[in-house]
Amino acid sequence: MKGAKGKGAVKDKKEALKPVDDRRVGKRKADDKGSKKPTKKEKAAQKDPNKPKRPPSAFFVFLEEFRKIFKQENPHVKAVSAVGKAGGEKWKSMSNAEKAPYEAKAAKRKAEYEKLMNAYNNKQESTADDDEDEGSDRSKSEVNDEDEDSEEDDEDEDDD
DNA sequence: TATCTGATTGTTTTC
DNA sequence: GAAAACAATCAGATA
Repeated sequence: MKGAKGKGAVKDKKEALKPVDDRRVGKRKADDKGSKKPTKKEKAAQKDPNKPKRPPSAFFVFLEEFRKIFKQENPHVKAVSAVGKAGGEKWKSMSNAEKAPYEAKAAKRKAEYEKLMNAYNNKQESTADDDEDEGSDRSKSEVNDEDEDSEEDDEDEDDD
């Protein structure tokens, strides 16, 4: 009954633009064997392992905490799909003020990501220009910059 | 044994 | 500008 709920029913923007089922099904499922699209593995091989991962959105930041709570309340539920679904519903029920701290965290992660991407791009140019640059300590130092941003950031909760 | 799937939303990237 | 890809998570399914 996967098609019965969720996927198509929930989206606000994108699902209106395109079939959500196609997004998922057409994306990963089709890619695996029979399709011409590269598999995850192939993609992983193609992409640079040094490339910084995309920052989590506010929803994903929220989901990290929500998973812990969900596990405590539902220790027998192991399916990630259940967590995702429950998290999505809760996210939609939350007010902007409740989402604010997660969005703030996401913004920080995004800022870090941009710095990492800058360092990464610089290294790429360097490598392309001079492929035998094994030093590349520079990027490391930039990466270390993220250290200055403490993970325990004060979440200023704006109560409305 | 190793890899993929599912389910969610938001952001980034690509075309 | 629109569509696709990808970010985390992990038990279960499949080859």
